[in-house]
Amino acid sequence: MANAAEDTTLAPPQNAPPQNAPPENVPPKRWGDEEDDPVEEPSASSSNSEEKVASELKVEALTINDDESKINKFLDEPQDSNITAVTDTPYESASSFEDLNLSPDLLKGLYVEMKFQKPSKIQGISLPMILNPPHKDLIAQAHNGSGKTTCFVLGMLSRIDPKLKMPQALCVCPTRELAIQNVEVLRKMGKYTGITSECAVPMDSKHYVPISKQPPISAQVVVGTPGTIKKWMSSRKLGVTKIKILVFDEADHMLAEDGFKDDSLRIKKDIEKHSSHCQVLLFSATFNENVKNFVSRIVKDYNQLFVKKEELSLEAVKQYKVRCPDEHTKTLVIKDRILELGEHVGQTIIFVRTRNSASILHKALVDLGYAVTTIQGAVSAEDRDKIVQEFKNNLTKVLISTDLLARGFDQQQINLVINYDLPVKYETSEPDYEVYLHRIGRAGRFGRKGAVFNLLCSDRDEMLMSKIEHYFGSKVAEVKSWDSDEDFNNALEVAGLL
DNA sequence: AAAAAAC
Repeated sequence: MANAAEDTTLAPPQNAPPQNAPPENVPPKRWGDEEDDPVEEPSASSSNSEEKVASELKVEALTINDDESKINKFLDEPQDSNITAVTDTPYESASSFEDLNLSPDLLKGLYVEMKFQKPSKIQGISLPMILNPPHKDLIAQAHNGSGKTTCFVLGMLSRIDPKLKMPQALCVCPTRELAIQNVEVLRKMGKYTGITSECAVPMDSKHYVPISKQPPISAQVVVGTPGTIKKWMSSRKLGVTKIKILVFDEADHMLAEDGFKDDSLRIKKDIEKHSSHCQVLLFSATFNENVKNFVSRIVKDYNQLFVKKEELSLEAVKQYKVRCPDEHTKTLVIKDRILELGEHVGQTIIFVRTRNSASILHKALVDLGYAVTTIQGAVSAEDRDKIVQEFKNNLTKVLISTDLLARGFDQQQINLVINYDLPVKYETSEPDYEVYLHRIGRAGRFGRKGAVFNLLCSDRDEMLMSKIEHYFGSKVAEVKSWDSDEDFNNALEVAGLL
């Protein structure tokens, strides 16, 4: 498998300045970001067109020479990101995927299917830690949209024994949508490896088959949500004896007291009871002090990558606050200012705090003649899948969501995020800083430009906003008048979207 | 209150 001992240095925080000015709007894909295909034919089911692109690109992609990738080494980092490594094992940061001793089939998937050229910063640092013996556990924090998914997907794919037709890797995610998205990335990246995968989320009613009537899972990788994974494990359909890598995506939430802590620990303990050595990977953009403290106690001998909270905000995403006289005005601002101007910009996601306000806002915008779709946890599985697919295919432009989609949702065409409500922690008056950061991270994937509009209409909102600014040390500019097209136009121009 | 939930 991977290199045993590497006689090299610990990966230092790299502060290499970009050698070129950042490109205007959409940076060319030079390093391993996730799916980057602009949707050309919204109606086409993507598989056919992808086949074509893949074969066209095959020759070029596979002949990228080493020298060229070294020349490009410092280009196009989405920001001068400071990731600090804590480890007592020497690792060398990978500057090309060739450095990682991946199988040819996996490299082909990276270049041909994913169209990656070189690892992003988090990938370069974390992958040697994940892939090389002694396969230590890892707590990895990195910016939103910096390519964390690729880290753990590649980790799972490269540690599978292809001859063993049993579950060997398990990835636990907080939502159905994230599990589906992750398994799609895994299948695309692993297309040439023959590795099999299963998505463990509740079946929609159309495909429902009782678990007792289903055969045991033979897929080598399982990606899913806690409830279904637990169900499969307890009904003995998901064997865990051969699992050697366990991933928690959005790990801070998966292990938070008010998140999925109990489910996650249960899954982890069951695996560790029955499997000899299982590597645990915890990935998220956020780990607050509380949860960092807790997670560092549940992993064993581990490596750690982290980012200071003051350096976590995405520089390419401009944040604004808009003072509105009342709740009703918020709807008008969304309709008359943001959506009118944003129409030519890309896709928009509007976050609301409750399912109920999602429905109310949905109805208000539809009544005003806007085509919007809404997703929240009370929507049926089928409809959720359909709504997400339509949005990912760019058939819908404006999506209203609860915090269901706050984390991980990867859609590169989103460049406007609207906080209809600011996120607040349950049973306290404190802002939910982590959710705020994840929400705004839905824009600005891989260094792309974006704008966030926070709609405020009370002293409480003002207080929440200023606490958020203070916490992240990031300035939130003011849009002077909610009533002024010029002000909004200007805001989008400053954000680089017009 | 949001998230998962074949209970």
